[in-house]
Amino acid sequence: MKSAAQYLTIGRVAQDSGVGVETVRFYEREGLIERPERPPSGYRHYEPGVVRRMRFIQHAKGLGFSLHEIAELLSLRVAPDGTCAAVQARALSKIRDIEVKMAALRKMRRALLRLSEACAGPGPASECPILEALDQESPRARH
Amino acid sequence: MKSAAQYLTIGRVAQDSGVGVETVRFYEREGLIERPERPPSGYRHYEPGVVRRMRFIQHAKGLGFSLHEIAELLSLRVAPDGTCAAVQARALSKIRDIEVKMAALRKMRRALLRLSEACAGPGPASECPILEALDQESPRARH
DNA sequence: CTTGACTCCGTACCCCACTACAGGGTTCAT
DNA sequence: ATGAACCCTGTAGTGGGGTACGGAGTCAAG
Repeated sequence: MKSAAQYLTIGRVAQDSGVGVETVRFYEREGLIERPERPPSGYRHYEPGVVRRMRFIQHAKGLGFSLHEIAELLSLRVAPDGTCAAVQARALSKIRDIEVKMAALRKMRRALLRLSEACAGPGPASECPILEALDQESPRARH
Repeated sequence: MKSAAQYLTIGRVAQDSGVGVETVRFYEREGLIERPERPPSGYRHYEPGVVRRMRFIQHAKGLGFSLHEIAELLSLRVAPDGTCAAVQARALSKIRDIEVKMAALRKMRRALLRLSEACAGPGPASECPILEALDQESPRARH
């Protein structure tokens, strides 16, 4: 079935998304992508949009979101009616998470910059400045 | 042994770092913290600095670094002798990693902001702006 | 010197996110 | 109509990062 077709096979989806076939099935089981049409042959017939979704998942994973969180992110879109405020609240909460992460990463980056400068300088003694980054009262923060 | 002492027991370290005792031992096995002094009793005697290190590890984990990457971060310090250029190179490489992470987070944040604005609007949540963000050629990024 | 909290080590188990079979069925170019 | 290349289901195994025993030794307050 190499010939032109409206649908994509699972192999094609996997290839275009840069993952393995098994991963596509896995994401289906986990509810991250919809279960596609299934003709009598049993083969999955995907529409092209799923590749986008797959790529989004890969990308979000790279940002440290768990599959569970990604599912949440993806479900934000499906606000049928009414729950708009709730959807917005979840989005804002994710935004807060992201901002906290970015702030911490900035600190770590600064620490590394200082370290590399110390290196360039006459730097005698060893103290490790990266511990100081991110140093604050116990990160009792949940999760 | 509630009385004042120079050293910390593993239980104390765990408590002060917000993790379980087993986790402290686990990090020791993994080389993330030094193996502490061991008097004949076999009990681990920690100096207070380890708590800081433990907290750093927790924090870095929250930023999406793997334990292996964290070990690398922790090993970066101005070397007493020589190897300065190597340390600096590694620091700069970590800085690059961090900047990539931050850029991705910025994108995600923008997408979420757009979503939340769309949500705030009068209409239905309409099309999904989240999928549009981060939509680009396959994130073949290593790691 | 007992008692309860703490520690030791080793092994086993857990969740997550895949990844790899095994043993079949389907498609399609030749 | 055959064979390579694909797909199916189901189960099992992997690696990362812990978490939970079990059975025994240690510490210090009463």
